[in-house]
Amino acid sequence: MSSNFQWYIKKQWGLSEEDTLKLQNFYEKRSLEKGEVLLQIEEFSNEYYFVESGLLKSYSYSSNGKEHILQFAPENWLIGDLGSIHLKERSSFYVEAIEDSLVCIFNESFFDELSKLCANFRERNEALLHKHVRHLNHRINLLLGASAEERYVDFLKLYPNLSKRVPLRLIASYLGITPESLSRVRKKIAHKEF
Amino acid sequence: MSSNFQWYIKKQWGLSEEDTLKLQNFYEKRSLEKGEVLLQIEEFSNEYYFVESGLLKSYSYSSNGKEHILQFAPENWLIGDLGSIHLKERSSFYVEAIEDSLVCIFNESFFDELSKLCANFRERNEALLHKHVRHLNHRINLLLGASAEERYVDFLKLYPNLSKRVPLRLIASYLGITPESLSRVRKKIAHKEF
DNA sequence: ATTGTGCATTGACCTATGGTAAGAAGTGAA
DNA sequence: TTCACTTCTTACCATAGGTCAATGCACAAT
Repeated sequence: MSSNFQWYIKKQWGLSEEDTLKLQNFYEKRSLEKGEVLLQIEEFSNEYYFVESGLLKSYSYSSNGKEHILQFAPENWLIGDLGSIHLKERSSFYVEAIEDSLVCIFNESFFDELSKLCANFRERNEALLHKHVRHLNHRINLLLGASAEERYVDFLKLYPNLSKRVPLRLIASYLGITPESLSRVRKKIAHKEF
Repeated sequence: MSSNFQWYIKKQWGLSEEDTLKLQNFYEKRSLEKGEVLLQIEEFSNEYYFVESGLLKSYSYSSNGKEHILQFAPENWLIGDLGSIHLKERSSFYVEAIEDSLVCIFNESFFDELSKLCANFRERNEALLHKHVRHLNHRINLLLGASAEERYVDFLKLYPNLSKRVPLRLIASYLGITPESLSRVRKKIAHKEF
């Protein structure tokens, strides 16, 4: 039986069926209940997560105690504080399950093994990082200038289907507005779309 | 005569005096006048810049035509679209001189050479990227929840001295507010600080 | 000196979004 | 079923920040 993760490894890193199977010893699966916290902020951790099924979020709190969501991770997404792994620093955010989920957990030894099996691991890995930086820059641009409505539309593009699965207040927290405002935005948009 | 860049290379990459000199053939210096554009958006470029003296900015425009500043780069800072270099894509922002400046320009061949001279080039390079991602996440957090005043105070920490050199409207564009609002924030802060 | 240009400040007003509170609708447990 | 709980919506008012316009200031060009 083949998992999403195995499919992802093959596709993303161009591994053979055989090599993909070799990696099985370097990660473990874990099922999570809704609300379970995988990664605490300020924690020394070297784990990284692939979402087999379910939905996770990464978030932190600002000085006034409000939760800010950095990222959602539905099926087939990766999530975790890679920076803390490589920089040997404390993690800079939480990771928590929004739904009952199944995740694959792995750490540096997985990457080490992968780099042996994948000839151009470094390049691909670096490219992924650069793409992530691009995405963050895009988000910063939106936060600098776009209205709540524009940001919501952008969210819908980035995470299709998620608008139905995720509680409104979490989307609002991702957009940097209140749930009430988001509710108004949705009302306004309802006339345009569909 | 030793340049800031040579000092930076030695310190950042732990090279010997000799190796540092070898790299001289892999970058060139260029002087810029205020307002000169080093990198156009949507351009295929593989250049990266180190600021010897002066001040640069990277920026793009949002849908409503407003300029958004992604980063300032005073002396001894690096700037450029690394992502576009590695991903072979068009650049996602402009780079322009705010003051008359002197920059060191280099490209992949410089990195190639550096990776030969620096044993743990990959690790250090990756660590730099991760630090950058952390910084971007921090900025996103501020934009999600902090007031204009809080963001301005954060700006002052990140870029000490810059508040005197940079036109107010550019700082405002970095913070995502109008020059008028920033002026009011500064007025308010003036009572507290100093 | 005069004019012009760009920038910072200020004030008056406006708008998007926040804050609060209340109710409606859905969900799950006993 | 009822109760408790959460989510979403709506209404009303408050506020941070935006918009526009006027002023003043510094500096460059003539």
